[in-house]
Amino acid sequence: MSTRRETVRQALTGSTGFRSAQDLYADLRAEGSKIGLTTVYRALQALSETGEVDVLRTNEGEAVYRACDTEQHHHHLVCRVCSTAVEIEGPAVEAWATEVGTRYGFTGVTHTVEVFGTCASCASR
Amino acid sequence: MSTRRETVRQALTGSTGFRSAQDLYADLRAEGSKIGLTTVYRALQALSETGEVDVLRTNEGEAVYRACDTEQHHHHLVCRVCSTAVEIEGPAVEAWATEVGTRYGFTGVTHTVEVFGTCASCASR
DNA sequence: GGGAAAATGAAAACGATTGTCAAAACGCGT
DNA sequence: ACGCGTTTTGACAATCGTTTTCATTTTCCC
Repeated sequence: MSTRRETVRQALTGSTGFRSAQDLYADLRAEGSKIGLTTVYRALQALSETGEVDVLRTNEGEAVYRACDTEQHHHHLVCRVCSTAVEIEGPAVEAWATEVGTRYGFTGVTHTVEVFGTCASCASR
Repeated sequence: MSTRRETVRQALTGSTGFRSAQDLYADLRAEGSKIGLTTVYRALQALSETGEVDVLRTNEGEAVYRACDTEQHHHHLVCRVCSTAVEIEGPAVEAWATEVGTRYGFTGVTHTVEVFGTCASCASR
């Protein structure tokens, strides 16, 4: 829709890992854009609602976003140094989650999985 | 050590699911305690550092705590209505996480897994 | 071009959490 | 019980990410 939302999407797509709203705002301002922080937040919220970007929370409670290759259900392997993320799948995990949920009588079972580590290039430094 | 910390621990242990710092503060004040909010935060921070309680973030970014039966690595099956939590294990998930991590050259691989659903008693209402 | 509707951004509001600092509680040797 | 140094506590202010407000600007459609 809007130009601004597209700007934010591209800023995200051009980045390697998860970025916070504040990060993206700083990036865009640094490259000369006159975008406002509010608009960045709104764009990210809209993009996450349509499933175009993934959201997760850091341990500090900050929301971080990433434009994903696929809109299908998947998880991330994230480098805890440079925050580069690899999209991964885990059929075994999917099955396990629903199985353990129903075993305890839970319905509408969903799950979140995040895998963290230090990527090869960061480890070699 | 301190009496206050013990008070907070017991408040947590006496609860069924995950509670936020603010929840616990409200609970304690409601039952007549003169504890301060700052102290509740400090107690929870100390308890989480020793591994006596588990911490996770809600999608809204609020930190929630739970006194767990075991201090070993485990995950939770949480009711999204009443937030009651069941401690679960998933050897398959543990193996999968480290396997996928090392496959991509990541070291020091850790992971977070949370399973959500609606528990039987909440679903029947 | 004109006007309603949507988008924008600066600033204020908000809510969770943390920092500050003086008062209160505690430990402990006497 | 009595100081006295140390730790803990809690009211309050400060911080930080995020959301809301609202007036202005832009977009869209006729």
